[in-house]
Amino acid sequence: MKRVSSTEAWTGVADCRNCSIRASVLFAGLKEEVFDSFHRPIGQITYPAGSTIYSAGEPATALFTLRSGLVKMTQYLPDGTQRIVRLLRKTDLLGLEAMVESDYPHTAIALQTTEVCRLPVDYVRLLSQTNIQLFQEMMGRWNKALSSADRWITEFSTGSARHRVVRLLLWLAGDGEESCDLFSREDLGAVLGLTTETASRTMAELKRKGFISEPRLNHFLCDVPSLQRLLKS
Amino acid sequence: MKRVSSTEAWTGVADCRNCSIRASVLFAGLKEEVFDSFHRPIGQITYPAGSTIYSAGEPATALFTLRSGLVKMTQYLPDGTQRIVRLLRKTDLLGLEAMVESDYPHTAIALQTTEVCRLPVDYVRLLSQTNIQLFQEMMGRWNKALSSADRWITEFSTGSARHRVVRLLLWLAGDGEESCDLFSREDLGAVLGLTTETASRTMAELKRKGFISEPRLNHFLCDVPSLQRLLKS
DNA sequence: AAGGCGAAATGACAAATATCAATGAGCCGC
DNA sequence: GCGGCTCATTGATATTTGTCATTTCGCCTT
Repeated sequence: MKRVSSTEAWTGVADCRNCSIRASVLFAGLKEEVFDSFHRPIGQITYPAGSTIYSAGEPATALFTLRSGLVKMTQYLPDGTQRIVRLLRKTDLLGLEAMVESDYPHTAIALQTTEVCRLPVDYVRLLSQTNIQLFQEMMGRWNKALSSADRWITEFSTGSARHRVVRLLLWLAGDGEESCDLFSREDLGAVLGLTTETASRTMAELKRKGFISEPRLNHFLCDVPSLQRLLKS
Repeated sequence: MKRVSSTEAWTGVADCRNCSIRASVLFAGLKEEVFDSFHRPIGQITYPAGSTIYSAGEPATALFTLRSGLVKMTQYLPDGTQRIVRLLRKTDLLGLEAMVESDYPHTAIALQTTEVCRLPVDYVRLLSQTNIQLFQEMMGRWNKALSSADRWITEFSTGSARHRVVRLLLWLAGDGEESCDLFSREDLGAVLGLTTETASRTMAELKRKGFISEPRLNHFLCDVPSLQRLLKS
């Protein structure tokens, strides 16, 4: 058993047969026999908040299915500016680029305690050579990644600071949900293309006006209807 | 011969065998026999500047390979705001989403006279069922689309107005090139998340300071090294 | 050549955001 | 419990960008 870094915890070989998110993962369409026929080199790993799953420029050796938690994908400009280009959650697939490129283009860092299944890229390639449905599933994943990137552009990089923050809160809260866990103001700014101070001010203003409350640290309750109304003004 | 709209011009059935950009298109990896074995329903179409190739929400029936020209992909927010999320050029593939979704998620409009090859999605699906290398090629395309979306976020939606404009100019100019054709200030703003006026002012300022010149309308010459230096300050 | 049209450029001003600096709150180790 | 951290918040101010109105320019029509 090999430990790649001192922060992560290898939790063992994944039991895909009894996977609780089986219906949502990359292999959802495959018959059990198909991927049982190989020795499955799929490991479960738990990353504590703040730990790096992989860094930009590293050899891309694996894809990851997120079982729980929250991951930020950061991209750097030549001049050092950085921007968070995506946030990934439960059932999202991390590191798809490994299928095509030799190095990871982003840095992936866990913002909360995050559990993943690690799928070695060679293994996925092998499976995909004989299983057309896996390709279908994978194209769906590429498409999902692309539309979330587009969403990033239109929702989180367009309009006033307040609109951007509100859109992100609603995205984090998800459908019908009113609560969401948030992260540092610095990351909030990096997601929205704003400075830390502006992000902080805007959050504070929303709190003062009663649109959100913070019953415990970094955990927020959102008045969803009011926030949605804010977007229209 | 069916004409879908009054603006576009059907130029005939494509002669893929002698395609001048054959090495760069989706079918690059396929043997001629393979895709000659079907009747090839690939048409060439020329769109004049300003014409719509497809609109968001329309049934996604085809993919398009760009042979020449420039296409903007626009996305709309519920509140009516619009944002250009990508610009496509020669050899780029348009409407990949048709492989996975039933409707186009974007509106695609030609900014210059644009020649395309139209690939019916059913045909591409059919080919892809038997040709693994087509899948490889297609994953490469998804990946390319995704990294240009990421680039949109980090380069064109981050930093000051001047930095954004300069990054776009350098992107349009391409490697080593010094000249580029540009479009309206309104579209420039929609690409960069700026108002038309700010886009105009910034361009005017760059002209006054000698970083760019406009020998003929909408055609610019860029002082590439100076522009690159601007990005660092 | 004159007039009309639309896009670009510019000006004046308001609003939003960045920047720099200071303060305050929570957390940790001692 | 007491410094000594880090990070959120806030304040004061400078800069940038948006907004609205006006002018200029190029092009097209007549």
